[in-house]
Amino acid sequence: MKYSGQTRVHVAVDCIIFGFDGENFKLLLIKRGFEPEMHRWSLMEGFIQPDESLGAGAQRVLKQLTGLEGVYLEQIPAFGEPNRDPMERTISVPYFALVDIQKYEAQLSFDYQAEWFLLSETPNLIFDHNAMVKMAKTRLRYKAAFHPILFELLPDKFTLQQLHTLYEKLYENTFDKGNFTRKVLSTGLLVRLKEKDKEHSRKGAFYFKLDREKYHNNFEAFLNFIPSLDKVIG
Amino acid sequence: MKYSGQTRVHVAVDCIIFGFDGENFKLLLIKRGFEPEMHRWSLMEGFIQPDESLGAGAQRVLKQLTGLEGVYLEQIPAFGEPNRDPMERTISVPYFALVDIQKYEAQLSFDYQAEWFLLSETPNLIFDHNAMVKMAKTRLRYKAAFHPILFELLPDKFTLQQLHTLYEKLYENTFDKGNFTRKVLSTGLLVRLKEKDKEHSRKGAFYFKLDREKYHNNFEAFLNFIPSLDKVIG
DNA sequence: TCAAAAGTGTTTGGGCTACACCCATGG
DNA sequence: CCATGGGTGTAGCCCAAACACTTTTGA
Repeated sequence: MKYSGQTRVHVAVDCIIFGFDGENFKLLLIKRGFEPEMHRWSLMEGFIQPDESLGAGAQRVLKQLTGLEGVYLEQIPAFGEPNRDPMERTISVPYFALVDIQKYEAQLSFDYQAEWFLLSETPNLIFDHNAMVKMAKTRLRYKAAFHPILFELLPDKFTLQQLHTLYEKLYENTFDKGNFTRKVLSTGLLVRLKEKDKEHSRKGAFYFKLDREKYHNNFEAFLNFIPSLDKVIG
Repeated sequence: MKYSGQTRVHVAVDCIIFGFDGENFKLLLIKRGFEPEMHRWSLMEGFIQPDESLGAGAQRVLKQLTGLEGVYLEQIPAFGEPNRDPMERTISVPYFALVDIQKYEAQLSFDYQAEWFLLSETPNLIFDHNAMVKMAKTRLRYKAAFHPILFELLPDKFTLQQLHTLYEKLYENTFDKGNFTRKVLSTGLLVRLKEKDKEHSRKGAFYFKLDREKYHNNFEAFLNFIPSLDKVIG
């Protein structure tokens, strides 16, 4: 027996892929390779396969484009307006991804004509992808205000200065350097390395890496790197 | 032209319907009326119709059961394991609903053999509905810690005592009465009525109602009725 | 007049902000 | 020896938690 008479629809996953180049937030987009809207800028997406969960689909699609596995992915609310895809009804479950932009560049796939755009200079996208990007950004801001997920955007070793810039860019705000440093270090999530970055200053700034164990244990914990939340989010 | 060769699947919306009877959290469940798993306890659900958005589907399904419109609904992450529904592949987009239990009782529909269960005594549900309930509860706790959504569960006029109990039950914790009152009133979201509830005390407690305008303007604002968040959520 | 709940006041301490200051080093 | 960014110290303020206290009224 089946659910006879009930309509079936396509289900897709879309990836909103964020990166940080040390200076600015970026978004990885592709040139759509099939109709409708062929050759226009689009999020990387794919249809859910018969024996695949949503999360697995998102991982697959992301890997297809970037070659990366084990990337941070988080589902955001589904988009299901009846005519969002003019070809055929398709419900999309979007995921935002946080990738270390350097790792990606190492294994770039040319198949999709992918390009990193400054988040602030995102081109006009197909369907409702603009709205998806906007929602993903809102969610990222929200989540990152409470949880330490932004480390996913940085290389394995990084300076406090990089982390500081990352937060300032995301929230389009300035945060006191001293207070920021103290808050971050007080979490105990970071381990100071012996090596210093000497490129950006005479004195040199220590590199840090994540204490992976503490990081995973505190993933759901509430941190507070951001002052005056209500002014900064929304 | 169509997306030929791509599989189509059923998409359903599920409603996790929360209520509060003044003393405890409750969950509205139905006896499933069709195969598979007929006659077992289930969330209220329905398949998405051809010209219906996800949100509209959730509203429709909720109205079908309760007769209520304009209820607070919030989408939570979709469930898409390939075999979550043994009959045919179905991806479910769950919504949690906050209803004033009194309004509902006025227009109960007997068609679904619906019953309110204590949240703490939820029976075993079909498919992955147990997981949905769990996720909805987690989300509700999270959201309510920052945003003033719990008023949706109360009648139009209510006492601070009721509100206080509501928060204590949701977080399975006690909160200092004085501090709680001060925090709530300091938001300016409540208007004190002249009438008092004389049933629960000799002195009588003032009824309050929402200042609807301020409420809607502050819906996304960050409040903080809950002390020591990290101990209480998670 | 007493019990019981409503509602108000007051002290205290921790933590956050703002800002000043020292440190290290290459030129 | 100075400019530059890295990093630390600290005073003050605000706010929340804890808890004591007053108010009201039915029995």
